[in-house]
Amino acid sequence: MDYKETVFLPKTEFPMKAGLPRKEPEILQDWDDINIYQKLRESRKGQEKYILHDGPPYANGNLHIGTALNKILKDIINRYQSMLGKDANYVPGWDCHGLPIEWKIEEQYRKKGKDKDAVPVIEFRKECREFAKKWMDIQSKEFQRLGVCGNFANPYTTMTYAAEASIANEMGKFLLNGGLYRGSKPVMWSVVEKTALAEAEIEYEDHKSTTIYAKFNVKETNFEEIKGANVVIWTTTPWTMPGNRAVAFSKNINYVLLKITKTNENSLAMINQKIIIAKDLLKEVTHNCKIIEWEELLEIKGEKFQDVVLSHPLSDHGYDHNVRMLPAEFVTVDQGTGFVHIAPGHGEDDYFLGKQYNIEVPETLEGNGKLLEHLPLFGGMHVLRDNSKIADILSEKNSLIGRGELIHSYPHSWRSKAPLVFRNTPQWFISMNENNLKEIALKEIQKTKFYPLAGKQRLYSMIENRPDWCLSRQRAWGIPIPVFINKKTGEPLRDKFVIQRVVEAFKIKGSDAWFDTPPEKFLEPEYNIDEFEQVQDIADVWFDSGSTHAFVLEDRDDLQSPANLYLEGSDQHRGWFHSSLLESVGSRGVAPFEGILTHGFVLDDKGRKMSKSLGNTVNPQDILRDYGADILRLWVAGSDYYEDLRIGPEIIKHHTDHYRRLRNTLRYLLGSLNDFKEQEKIDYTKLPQLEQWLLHRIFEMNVSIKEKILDYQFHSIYTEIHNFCTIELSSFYFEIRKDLLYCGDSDSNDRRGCRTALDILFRHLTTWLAPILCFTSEEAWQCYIKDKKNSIHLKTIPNSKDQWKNDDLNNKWKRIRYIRSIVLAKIEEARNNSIIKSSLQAKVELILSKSDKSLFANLVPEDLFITSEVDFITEEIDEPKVNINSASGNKCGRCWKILPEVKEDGICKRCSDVIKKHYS
RNA sequence: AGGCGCGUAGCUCAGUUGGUUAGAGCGCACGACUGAUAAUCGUGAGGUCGGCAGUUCAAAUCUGCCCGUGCCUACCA
Repeated sequence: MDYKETVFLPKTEFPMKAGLPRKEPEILQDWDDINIYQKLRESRKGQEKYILHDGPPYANGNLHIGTALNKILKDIINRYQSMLGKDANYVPGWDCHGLPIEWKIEEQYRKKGKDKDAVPVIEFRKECREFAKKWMDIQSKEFQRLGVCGNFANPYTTMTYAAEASIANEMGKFLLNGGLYRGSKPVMWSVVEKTALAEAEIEYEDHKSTTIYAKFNVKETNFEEIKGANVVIWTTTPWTMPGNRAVAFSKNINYVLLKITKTNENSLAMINQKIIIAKDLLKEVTHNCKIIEWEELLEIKGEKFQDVVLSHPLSDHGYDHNVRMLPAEFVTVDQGTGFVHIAPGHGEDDYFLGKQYNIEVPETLEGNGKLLEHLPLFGGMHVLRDNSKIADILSEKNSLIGRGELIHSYPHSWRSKAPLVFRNTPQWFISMNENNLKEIALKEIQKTKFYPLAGKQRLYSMIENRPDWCLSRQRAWGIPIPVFINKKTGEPLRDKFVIQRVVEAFKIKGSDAWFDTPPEKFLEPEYNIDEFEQVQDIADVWFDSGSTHAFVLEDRDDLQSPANLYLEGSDQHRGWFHSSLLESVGSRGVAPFEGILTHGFVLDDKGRKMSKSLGNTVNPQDILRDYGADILRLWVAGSDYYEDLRIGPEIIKHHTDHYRRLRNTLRYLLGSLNDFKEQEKIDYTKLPQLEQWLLHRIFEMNVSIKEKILDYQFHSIYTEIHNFCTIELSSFYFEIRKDLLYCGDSDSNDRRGCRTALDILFRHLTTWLAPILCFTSEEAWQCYIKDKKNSIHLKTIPNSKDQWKNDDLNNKWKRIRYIRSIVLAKIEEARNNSIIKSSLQAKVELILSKSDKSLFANLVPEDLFITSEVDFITEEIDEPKVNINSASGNKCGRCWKILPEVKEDGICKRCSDVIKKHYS
């Protein structure tokens, strides 16, 4: 007889080979068929809400590995919260306005030879909108392919009319509460295109500049020795001289006071004149200014210039303001004179230094590059073409001691290739001080939970040190700053009814309304349009996404504010976390989030940044095609995402290996539970000790996993589950129970108890894994319950019964497993010495203490060690000793144990009984 | 250049307030089984804890310097 037919081998349709790339889309279709997102909402109705508010990705390209990480992590969190029974409603969103999309459209124009400036702004914006829509749809499909569960049928975007209206309304709040004010700052400006440029639109090329050494006479000082002397500056932009308001020095530089005694005949410097320059630059300056001989009168430490006031070189010609000397760290002796001329309207360092000392920021330049008409001597001159002429005039008025030319790297527009200038332009700002914005924001940070904690310090110091928020962008694709300025007073109109009319118009026509509605419609009847100027700037897109808490969390009935969690990459400390905090605190006085989780960046397998030029990029699409989304999800869960995480072929292989272990564990469970019925279950108290131990472990695991969910410690959950499957299930519990499952009497208490425990185990394991392996766990679950409407993702993690918890039993089994490991090592040794071939041929002689022996009371040690015979000998020893011999008897043809009772080619009594009962 | 991080076996991760010989799983090598079979079981070899210097009876852990690396300092998101 072929006894194999009588063995209850595992049987399941759950295949060993996953075929995820093919299987996953089928499962997605099943979920779609039952409308699982809606079903989940219904099943969690009335439960505690958990809101992970989605930071909107930018709608301008395919899914990349960083976005995949971000979305999968969010999905794992939502699914785990849902597994805890909460109503974790995830509404995905997209950020749709902004420069990168404008660029793409411009790029298309360039290809077609079309001029952007010739296209009406409404038309241009329409194309941007369509572009964003297209990518939103693509990304939505890509996110869903990853297994992300959320309201993809009704997501949020920053460009719906309602959102645009709401964002404008938010700006209105800052306008009304005084937080929004008009200031100015210098930006990179192209005088050819008459527009501001972003850093990325700039390229650096060589440019020939006229350079000048200009002298500033000392006007006021307590430092007698330098009275009447001249502080000398050097600049490559003579046109900025009308805008000069200060001269910067360094406290760390040593300067010298010189008296010029001999010059070259064509030198601009004059004999007997006293000048001050940095000591280290003495040679260079005297050479460039053709000064041949001089007297060094005095060495001066930089700090001495602290309270000195200078005259402008053209103080006799209309520039009679005071020029203060200010200390600055950016002053060096690399070049120039050791003094830096400060024109707050024409340079970033200049601007911030001026701001720090409350120096006025003069406007001297028109958008077309001409100096303003009212400026003495230079009105109407062009900043790019007339520098030589400007230097001539300065020279005529005796303001220079030298001039020259310099070829240096200089910013140019990538469109027109024309050189750029820093130009002071009016801008709208949100004040960090008004309404105590900074102070309250910092307090709110203190109240926020950060994962990991380091994020708190990072955000805190950024908010603490940041300047006012510049809200204006001189751009087209975005939400206009809905403000009117009183032409007479220069003050913005702060009227809530006007704002309301704008917001209402935006609701109907979108923010295009700002451009194609006659402005009087917003102002009348209270105001006269002739007295007001309509602001044409659009808002920084960070204000858009910073307002999502308003138009998403607050405005949608299915969400709430504050969110439980904001989760993004660590770059968003400067980005979304930052802008959301400021927007919400500025308008509501509270943070829009209770917690912030940051993940790191994805690097290649050697820890290097991914780049096309290095050729080390990893495409999520490739992984989906070759391995499947569950592998990518396992990679996310198995990595410490608080830090930067690595990915590469070896790492993917590592996770597929782990995946196989998990999958085979599920498969073995399904195979062993074949045809398991409710009636087969037995009560806990009747379970064999080994099963009671297993339930204890399930209890422990359940507690641990639930704790870790609350701390977002998924890599720890992953390790714990994997180790559990490997160490405790596969190589211990399953290994021991094979004999019982395969050969035992299916009606016996032990076998029923074993399957009762396996059923419980399966129900726990699948829910533990479901948030991570969302496809595989569903596949396994469906193999078991065969009811597509009853998805694993509608379930919650089962509540382990307190009855299962039994620490004494667990400690006892720890010792048993330790003794088992000693026995197994000895069996291995015997095998290597050819005393036996297989484990079942072994007779184990176990010498151990009385107390150790008592552990085995009521147990079957042969089962535990997977041998055929075990003899105990008690001795007074601490560590058990083991001898291995061959078991005596014949091999049972069915269960393969070697027993004296078995006759040659026969079977054992147990097997014989089973066969009689079930096969005759 | 500054601000904030990170650096433990080939890989993914543990390592409590400093305290025996630094752990786990995977992978690898060797072996077993052929009734979880492109699976499963057993045994084993892998580490100057990025480097150097210090504090201490004692350092992966605390301090300083250095090296490597990532994010941020954009009218990019």
